[in-house]
Amino acid sequence: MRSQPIRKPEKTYHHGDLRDALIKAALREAERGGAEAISIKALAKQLGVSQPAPYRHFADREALLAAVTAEAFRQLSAILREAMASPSKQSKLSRLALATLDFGLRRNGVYRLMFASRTVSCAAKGSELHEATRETFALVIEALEAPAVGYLRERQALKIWAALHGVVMLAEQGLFTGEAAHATREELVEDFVSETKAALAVAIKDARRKKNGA
Amino acid sequence: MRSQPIRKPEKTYHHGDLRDALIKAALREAERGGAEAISIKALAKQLGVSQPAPYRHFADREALLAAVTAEAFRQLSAILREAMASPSKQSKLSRLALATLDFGLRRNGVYRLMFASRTVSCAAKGSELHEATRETFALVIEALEAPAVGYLRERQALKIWAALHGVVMLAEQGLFTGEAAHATREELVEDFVSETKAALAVAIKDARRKKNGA
DNA sequence: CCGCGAATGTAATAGGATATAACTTAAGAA
DNA sequence: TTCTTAAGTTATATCCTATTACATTCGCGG
Repeated sequence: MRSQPIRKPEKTYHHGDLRDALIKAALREAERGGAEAISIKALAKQLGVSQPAPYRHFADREALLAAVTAEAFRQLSAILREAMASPSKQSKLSRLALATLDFGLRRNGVYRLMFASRTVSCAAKGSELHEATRETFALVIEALEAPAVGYLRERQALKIWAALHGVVMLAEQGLFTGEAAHATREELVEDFVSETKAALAVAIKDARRKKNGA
Repeated sequence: MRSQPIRKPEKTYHHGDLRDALIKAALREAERGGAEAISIKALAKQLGVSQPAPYRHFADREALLAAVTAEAFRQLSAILREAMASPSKQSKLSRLALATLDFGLRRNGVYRLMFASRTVSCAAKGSELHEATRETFALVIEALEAPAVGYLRERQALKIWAALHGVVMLAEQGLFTGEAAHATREELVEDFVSETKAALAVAIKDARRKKNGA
């Protein structure tokens, strides 16, 4: 993957790596404004190519959005992996949760692109985007650090993932800034983390008892 | 509020209640497709008025979206109120939670309009939309059926609200349909409800102890 | 080294959406 | 009745997506 110029060099016909440059530029646009801020025309102008050039690489706007969203998921995965890898007194799950919250608030436009659009739900099973989302979710399961007890891990992972997601979305809106905001976002996230851990511990004990008793 | 014709009667100049008709029609459009499906031009055509007519009632598209979103919140509030009022063996909180889930999945386009757009976060403090969201959230607090213990109720309400929200958003996407979907959406919601109740009970006991001890 | 096909980019254009400006109609109060 | 104003219309500017037909470059087989 040679690093190509983002903007097309003057007086050349070919850009070099327009596809990649489009995705990166679109991600920057999404940073503030979400999916709506991504305009093919504007991107083309920004990159110094003609307006229809992007259509050589993406069938339509939706296809571009899907590629951008997949890239965003890969970036989130990398961030979560790093957060989980770094040595810390906190549990892996806490670190993953806080990193997700941070990502969701700092890069909110991108986050909305990832979770609040229909692009993801429309992704076909084998698609790049679908794989990228599965990989991110796998990290959540890993963060639980639970022994293999069948579907329990996945269920707890779904729960913590949903809860995290809800906190990010609510935080983006005004619901934490009113008089009701005695709880900080981080406190809420920690609440969910500890509850998830507790529930998981109970579930594991339960599963073991069932196994031994039977 | 006299009931006016949705479509303008032929040969008349004035529609009668275009503003209201626009909101209702836009809500129908949002039903499938979310905010993106709302086109001022299409609505005008549908209602039998000229394309710029809506601009007499809404400054721009954003203003229309805000009004539509506020109406959607009022509808959700009405549904939740009804669910909480109906006699049932389940707790108020369970009924509210399941009604929210049902609303989020059945009317997903509208739900995304309400929670996944920036329209809400941009709503000014005294605005119609802001009031509508506050009213809905007040119902969540009410559903906890907890005695007044200061900010604890609001914190627990935020938690259950966020969790619910996360489940709806994830359910909309494919994350429940994979091999990981041993847990149904309803089961997850019930998990959150019972955990919230347990946490709230502990918190209340704690608050009482502190009061009496001091 | 040549030439040819595939990949990539451009120019021109159609079509749809938001939004504004200037003009028209109708309704209701003075 | 008049006249002010809310509500609607026509015409138009601007921006965006997308397609079609044409141009250029890359790279590979001969």
